[in-house]
Amino acid sequence: MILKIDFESDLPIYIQLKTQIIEGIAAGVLKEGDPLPSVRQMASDLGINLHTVNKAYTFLKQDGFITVHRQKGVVINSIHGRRVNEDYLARLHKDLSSLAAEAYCRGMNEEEFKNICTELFTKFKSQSPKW
Amino acid sequence: MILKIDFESDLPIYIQLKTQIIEGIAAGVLKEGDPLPSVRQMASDLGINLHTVNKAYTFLKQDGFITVHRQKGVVINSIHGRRVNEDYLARLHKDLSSLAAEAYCRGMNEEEFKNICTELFTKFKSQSPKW
Amino acid sequence: MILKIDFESDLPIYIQLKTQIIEGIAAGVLKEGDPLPSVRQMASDLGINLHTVNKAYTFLKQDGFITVHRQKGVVINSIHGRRVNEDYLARLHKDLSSLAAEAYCRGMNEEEFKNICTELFTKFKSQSPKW
Amino acid sequence: MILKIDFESDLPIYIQLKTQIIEGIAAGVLKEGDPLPSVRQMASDLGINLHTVNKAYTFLKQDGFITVHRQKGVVINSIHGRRVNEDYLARLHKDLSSLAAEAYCRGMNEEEFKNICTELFTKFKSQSPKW
DNA sequence: GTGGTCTAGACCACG
DNA sequence: GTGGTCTAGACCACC
Repeated sequence: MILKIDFESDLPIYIQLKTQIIEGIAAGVLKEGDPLPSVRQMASDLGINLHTVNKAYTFLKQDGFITVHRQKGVVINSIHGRRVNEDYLARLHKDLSSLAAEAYCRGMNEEEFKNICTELFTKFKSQSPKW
Repeated sequence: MILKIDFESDLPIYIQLKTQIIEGIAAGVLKEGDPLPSVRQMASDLGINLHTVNKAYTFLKQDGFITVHRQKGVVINSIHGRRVNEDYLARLHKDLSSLAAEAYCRGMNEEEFKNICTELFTKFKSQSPKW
Repeated sequence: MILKIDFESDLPIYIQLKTQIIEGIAAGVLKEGDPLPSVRQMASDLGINLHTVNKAYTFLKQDGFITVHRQKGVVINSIHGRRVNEDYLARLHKDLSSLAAEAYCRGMNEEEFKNICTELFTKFKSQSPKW
Repeated sequence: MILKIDFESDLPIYIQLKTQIIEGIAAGVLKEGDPLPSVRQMASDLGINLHTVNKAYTFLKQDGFITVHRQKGVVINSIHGRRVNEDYLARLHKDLSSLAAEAYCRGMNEEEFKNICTELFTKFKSQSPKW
């Protein structure tokens, strides 16, 4: 999987990493059991510091997306490690609410907004169809 | 309109302000032409720094949500000031994509996700129905 | 509150910090709303790096013992932020089980073990009696 | 006795080994004089490194739980090899104190805590009742 | 060679 | 001045 860091972005690098890996999992590019490069490897690949990669991995581990296996290294978790819980739902609602508010304020149609949402979601679904 | 600052949130205060004002507009609590308190007033009301309020207003002005009149003070713009443009669409897609990816990874159903999205959007629509 | 780092210990410094702060809360030395020194301050007080302090604070924040208030700085949480949940209970059982096993293996009496446990617990209770 | 390694645990494998063997002794599954597999054997059984098993055995030997005979191999010691001494008591107090502190901070009742402690201890007692 | 820990020093966003 | 982020370089425990 190819990761791309935008050094100009206002988002911290470790957040970009985390997001892209989650999108990779959603898109089926990364599947259960797939290995991720070691922190050192990925850091040198991307030209960033190993601590930055480590931070991204730590968050992913915490949220159940990956686990650090003492022999296999860093591997993608099965979906069972990362269920929808209350905290997540609250966060999702808050984030979506502000996006919806701005879209509505800018005059976006209900249909348009719904279409964008479902389009993005189904894109992932069609790419990794088997869960 | 009542604004509530969460001083323990990880979001900067000025972002919270900006978001809540946009949500206020979307919910119809703030309508075209409505005045907003002056920077000083709002800062003292909320017990925060002048600069912080100023920063929020600056962003809102940039995005066309408000106008700062020397005499009338700060007022809400009409919708025409803030159309959907390319930059905004790109940003929206990126933000929604990462939210959709995480939702999908956590096993959320397509229906569920769509429902949350439309529910949040229609909530605004029903509250400020006339555009 | 006085913190003491054992640089010879096999426990990481940030764990020692975290543990001592929790014990401070349990002992009533640190109460709800009490401020903790800034990372820089505590780091220089203890002669350690600010990142190490930061790590301890991050864990404490995660577990609901403290929150970072944008104006008041770092403050001790009310008890409501840190309830007993399933994950914690599982961890507690595992830790206690191995301690109990070793105590039993070394020939410790059931009474002795129980007494040590309750004695330590009631020590905290008597020191911060009001919850 | 069946040992189970969790390769994704944050505890080192040799600690897991050591702990499980002690718990095995406490539970009466391993009794005085019982043999333990050789380093090589156990390593290949569990699919782990020789050094790792060796390290676990070394610690167990140090603490008097096992003896390594050149001919009889590794055997479980009698209880007399591993008495409660001052060092151990100090360690136990420290470990239990931090567990008790966190339990108390999370609002756990004195009764609850005592019950968990005694329950875990008596579990071992009932399984290997005769010392 | 791996991740975990610690240090040192730097810049920036925030308030 | 605060915490957040990033870098660089180092040592150690683990396997």
